[in-house]
Amino acid sequence: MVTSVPTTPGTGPKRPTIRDVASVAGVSYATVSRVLNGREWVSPEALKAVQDAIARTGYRANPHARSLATGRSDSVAFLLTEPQHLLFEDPNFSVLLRGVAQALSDRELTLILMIAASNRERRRALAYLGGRHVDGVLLVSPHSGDPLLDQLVRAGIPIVACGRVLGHEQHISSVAADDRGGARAAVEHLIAAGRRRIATITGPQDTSGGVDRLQGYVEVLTAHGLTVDPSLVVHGDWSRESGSAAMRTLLHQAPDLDAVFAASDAMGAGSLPVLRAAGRVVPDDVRVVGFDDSGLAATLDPPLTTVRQPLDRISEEMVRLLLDVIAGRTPVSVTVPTTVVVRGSSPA
Amino acid sequence: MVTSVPTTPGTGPKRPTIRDVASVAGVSYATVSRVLNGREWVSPEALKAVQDAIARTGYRANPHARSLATGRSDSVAFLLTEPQHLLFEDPNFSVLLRGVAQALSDRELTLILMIAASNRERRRALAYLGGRHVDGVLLVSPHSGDPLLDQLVRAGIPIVACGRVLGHEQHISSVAADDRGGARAAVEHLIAAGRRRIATITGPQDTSGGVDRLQGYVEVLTAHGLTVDPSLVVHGDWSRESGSAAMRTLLHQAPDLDAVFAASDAMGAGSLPVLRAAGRVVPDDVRVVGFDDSGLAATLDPPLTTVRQPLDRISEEMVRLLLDVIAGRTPVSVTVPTTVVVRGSSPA
DNA sequence: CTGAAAGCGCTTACAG
DNA sequence: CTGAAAGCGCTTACAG
Repeated sequence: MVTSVPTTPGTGPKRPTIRDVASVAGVSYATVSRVLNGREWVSPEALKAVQDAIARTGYRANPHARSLATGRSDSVAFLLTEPQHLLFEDPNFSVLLRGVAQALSDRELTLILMIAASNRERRRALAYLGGRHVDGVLLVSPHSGDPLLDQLVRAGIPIVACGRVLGHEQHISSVAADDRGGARAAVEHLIAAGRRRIATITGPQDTSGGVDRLQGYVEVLTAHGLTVDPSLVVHGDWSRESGSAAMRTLLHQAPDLDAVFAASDAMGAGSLPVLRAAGRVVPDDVRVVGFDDSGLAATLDPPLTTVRQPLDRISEEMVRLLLDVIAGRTPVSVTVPTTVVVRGSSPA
Repeated sequence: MVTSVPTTPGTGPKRPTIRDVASVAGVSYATVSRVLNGREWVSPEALKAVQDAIARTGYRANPHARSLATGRSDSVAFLLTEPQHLLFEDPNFSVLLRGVAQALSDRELTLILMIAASNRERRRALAYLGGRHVDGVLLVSPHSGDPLLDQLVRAGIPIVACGRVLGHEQHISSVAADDRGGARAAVEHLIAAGRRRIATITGPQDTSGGVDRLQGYVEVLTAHGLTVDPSLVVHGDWSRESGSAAMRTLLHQAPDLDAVFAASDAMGAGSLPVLRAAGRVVPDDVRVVGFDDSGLAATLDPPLTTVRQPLDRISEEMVRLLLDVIAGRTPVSVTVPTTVVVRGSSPA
């Protein structure tokens, strides 16, 4: 004897609930819940009856009811605080986003995308995350001193950042490429090619990537007995446009430069047309090396020699770490290795 | 006399609930709920008392409880079914995503990003969306015949697509650029420049954009008394790589071509190096016109003349339409105008 | 204009 | 191994 239940799953206002499943299976709904959650202490017969009933009724758990009861949301926010234009011109973000989406999907977690560029969006992001819509936050390219970070930390929300969060190393777990090592390898590559007037276009100095890549540059020059000429160091903001502007400044204040280490591929891309317009041939007159290798570098003319960061590893580690933090483990920093990828802008 | 409540919002396991607010305000919790939802029939005094109590307690509504009670999730999925590589090389997707994120944020709706590229992801997407986690789905670049579409339609999930869904025009609302008109304008531009052997690299013929842009091309040639030479028509899949492959084919089967209309900027971008390698100068020997103008076109060498589709309008309309569909209104198709943007690859 | 009560659909100790 | 019961934190008619 079987209770009749709605047969068209997903259609109409009446979806089967755990009670419908229980009555079809002839067990209590507590037992259904146990089966649903893969808990112990369910007899084989009950298991089978419930599984059949689930299939017959087309039952699907109501996620909101579950979240209300458990206090978990099984979702994670991907919080992007960079100005929006970077999302488009720098494949880094897309690749990271794709990797994270995959890693979350593998764990049956939902990815909630939040872009917090405008003040309005930042306010909303804080309210949303503070309201515990999500179990944790993946933070992309955080800038130290950003008030939003303090607020999130103070609200006790589990966070993992891509790149160390300067000033919050103790509170926020992070995953980063070996920025210093990668920068060192890049500059060593230029030195090995005989270049001595090596300029650098840095990233923002309130990000660990910006700071560490500059430090790698400084270390190698120093190690080779070269002085670090301030006129060879210009700051950018990761963007292509800032790379162009920086290149113009460099050509002006250090016209004898023979190589450029750009702390991002986008900035390297921005430098190329400026060099060409100035009549400098890449790589003959000026070698250019970038950083990232997320997809842009290979499409440039000439293709850009760069430092590859393993974004797939980084996104996977970020998700793994976030689950640790949510589980209550203490913050840690993970560093993943980089490799130099040699292309036309600075051949072997 | 005021009940003591936890004072550190977001910290610790105990967050204030609607009951805490009610007791602080000295009203029933039904009244608090009314205030929260901006409903009528709340006295000014009660309103003020509740607002104060909310501020004092640091109360934030539990979204899951609300969703359970209302049946709404106040979230929308952005479902990407294209192979992943397009997400990175074609700024179209990023720009659309950004616009949608903005439009949803303005309405206090949450954006859930789902990438359904692999079979595993597609299964999970269906289960997730069928489980009514979200109120509706924004579908990007749907291909007709995709079984996932049928399943979503059959599950009765509110959907709005970017581009008409061939075969589902009656069931799925959509927003599209004026693909046919844009293509016509592009080809007219080439004709006006005196070109007569105009090739086209089409988009996939199971997408409305692919079909309509080809039709615009055909219409203009026909209108000018030109025969549509099959050797001038090659199909691509929107990607840069497919543009390169198509260009190679075209140069082989129609070496006398003097212009190319690529149905996407990415495919146009793919054609440029192939033309250069073949010794054809753009635009002198071969003019090239793309479609999209989402950011890639302007960075190419030479910068690509293209048909601009207003992605900001499109994303805004998609969200507006989806809310209509969720509210029960019948599906409609919206078309937004395009404009030709003239650049170096086919100057005025 | 306001409150008491039922209900949304689950999970989780707690007894058996 | 299983069931009855309480509870998660809201919203929404329904009476007043």
